[in-house]
Amino acid sequence: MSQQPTERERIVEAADRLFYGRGIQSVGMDAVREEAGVPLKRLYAEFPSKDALLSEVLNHRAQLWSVGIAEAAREAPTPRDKLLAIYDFLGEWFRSDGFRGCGFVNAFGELGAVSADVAAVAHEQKASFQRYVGDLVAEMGGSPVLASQLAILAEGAQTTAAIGRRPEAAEHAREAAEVLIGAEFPVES
Amino acid sequence: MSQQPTERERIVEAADRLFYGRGIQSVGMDAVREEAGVPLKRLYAEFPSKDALLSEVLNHRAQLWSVGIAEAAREAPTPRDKLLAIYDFLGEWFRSDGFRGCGFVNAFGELGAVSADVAAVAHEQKASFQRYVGDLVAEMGGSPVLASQLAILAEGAQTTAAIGRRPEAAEHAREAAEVLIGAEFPVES
DNA sequence: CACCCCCGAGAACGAGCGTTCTCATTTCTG
DNA sequence: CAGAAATGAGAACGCTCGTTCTCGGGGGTG
Repeated sequence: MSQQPTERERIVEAADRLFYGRGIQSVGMDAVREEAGVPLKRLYAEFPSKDALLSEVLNHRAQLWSVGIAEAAREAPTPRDKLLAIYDFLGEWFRSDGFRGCGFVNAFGELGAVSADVAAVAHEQKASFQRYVGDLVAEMGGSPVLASQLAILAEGAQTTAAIGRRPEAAEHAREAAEVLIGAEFPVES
Repeated sequence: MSQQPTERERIVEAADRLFYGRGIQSVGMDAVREEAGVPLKRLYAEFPSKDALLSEVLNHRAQLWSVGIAEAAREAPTPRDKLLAIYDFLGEWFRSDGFRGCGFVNAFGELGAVSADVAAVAHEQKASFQRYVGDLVAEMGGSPVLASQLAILAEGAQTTAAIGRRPEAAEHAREAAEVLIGAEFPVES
């Protein structure tokens, strides 16, 4: 595989920056062309339509997310630590430039009702995150409801940080997660 | 005040149904005209532009939300019960027809980066909800962090219910809220 | 060197949409 | 009943945008 990104990847990353940063319908194909630095012709040679490009952009973003979460969990020894690492990861993301909430939530809100594709990709990415949390919680011996609650905290932190401009939501969510985990495993000293 | 809605209100409600249900840019003024059953001319007599209409639609939706939350809290005797009533309210909403997540989150994701107005209205409605929760928590003698956590649970439940199609998120959030409140007020029997 | 194929830049096209205009009809008013 | 003002329905306008087309030049091949 190539170390430097192929042109197709460059296009996807450029489109992702724009779609995430400004919304999807607010970004024209011409802006994508400019950001990617390719002629329109090559853009349409790689992707037959804006919808197809968007689809790949969302899949790329889903990839980024799961890699980021896995990366954050790498040094965590126990399932509990891996779970809490999610919120640390969120805290860094919330404070990064251009943070604007969850891209799937945004795409779903904008196009979920009008594009079955977008709705399906968003649904799948949330389901995948819940499986990740669910597996770790199960490994810990926790209940599915606890898993659902930890996922809800992560989701809520994202919208709170984005719209409320409160990145501390990550730390608040983390503390809440610790309390919920602690409540399910009392006196585990 | 009039019991039956004025024409202006009918327009706002029609636009709200469409904007919430399909997204904002996906809905043309002609669709609003049809849904409201008024001539285009009257529509533009009431609102100078689509932006102005959207602004009023969002304010109307903020009104609905705070009334709904207050209504749900009406019969709750204690601040704690009023807080938990939020999640019961969410549970009913999640199971209602056409539920598609928080309209402010959706509007923010679609237009927040491109319209300062939309971003401001969304920010204000989240801030207002957090004040509501914060006041009740303070009344209970709880900490601001607890308030933030309860709000995060409510936010997360909304996106989980919408995109994940899991209305049980309301009950999971409620149980989590009970645990968090219980942790801050131990042995309060 | 001549020919041909390919590619980049941007014009062009067609559709959709926000907004305004036209005009026939209706509804008040004196 | 006559005239004026307002209204409704929809056409029209101008702009944006997704997508395609044109054309001029550059590089590779016989």
